[in-house]
Amino acid sequence: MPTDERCEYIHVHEEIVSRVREAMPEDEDLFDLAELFKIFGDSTRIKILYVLLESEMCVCDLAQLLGMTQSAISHQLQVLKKSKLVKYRRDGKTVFYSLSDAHVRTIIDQGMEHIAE
Amino acid sequence: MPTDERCEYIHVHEEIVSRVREAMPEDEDLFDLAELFKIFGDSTRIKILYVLLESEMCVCDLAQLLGMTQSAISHQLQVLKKSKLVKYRRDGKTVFYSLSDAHVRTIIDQGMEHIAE
DNA sequence: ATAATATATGAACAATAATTCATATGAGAG
DNA sequence: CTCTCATATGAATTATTGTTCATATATTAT
Repeated sequence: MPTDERCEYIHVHEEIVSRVREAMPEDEDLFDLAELFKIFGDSTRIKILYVLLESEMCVCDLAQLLGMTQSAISHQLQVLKKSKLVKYRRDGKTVFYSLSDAHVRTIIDQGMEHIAE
Repeated sequence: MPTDERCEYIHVHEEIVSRVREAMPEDEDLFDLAELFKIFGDSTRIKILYVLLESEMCVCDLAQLLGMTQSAISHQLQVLKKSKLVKYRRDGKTVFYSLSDAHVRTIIDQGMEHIAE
């Protein structure tokens, strides 16, 4: 994807460029970070997380509450599970999901503050 | 997309369900929130934001720094501009972009904390 | 065992979105 | 005005992703 095109002048000081380069995390970390935010970037998952902020809940109730199919919810729960944002416990045939990370609330709150402006 | 399937029993207490419903923001706000996080959910945009955390920068230097085409960067800057995350100033032929929102750093930091675990 | 219920999952399809390419706009120099 | 450089943008292409559908797994009850 990269090209070797470049503008005639470097518009910023070299020192700034090198400072920026130093402050940049590893490419892999930036990729992981984007992957994490991607999780929050879907209405269905945001709704699930919002519900779980209040209470653990089983798949079926989540589906009813959000007006979506069990399958759709389950798929999204697997996504959330993979990214370690939710955990689950089994009780008989029922599986209860809950938040596994304290950052979820902070991240969502910050986002809400932004859109409230 | 919704279906009317339902599990036989409501597994959570009615009071919890109603509490969750009350705590849920408007659908429109949840949509906007997801849209905001979607912005952060792309490596290219995350990189741009990371750079701009350190210093304002012109489009061309951004493209060089990230090893991408001017066009790709410009397109993404428009996305960031639309969501009010960056602002710009013109200096002759050059356009400098910078962060327009204090929440960017907090949101990114929280995300980093999560993946650091 | 079989039946019923709750959840998970693979594959296909539909919808989105990121990048490229070609070109347009805007600004300064001559 | 013309030329050049920096940036923006529309359209096409590719890649990614959410949902659906059909079906599999897991648990409990009979």
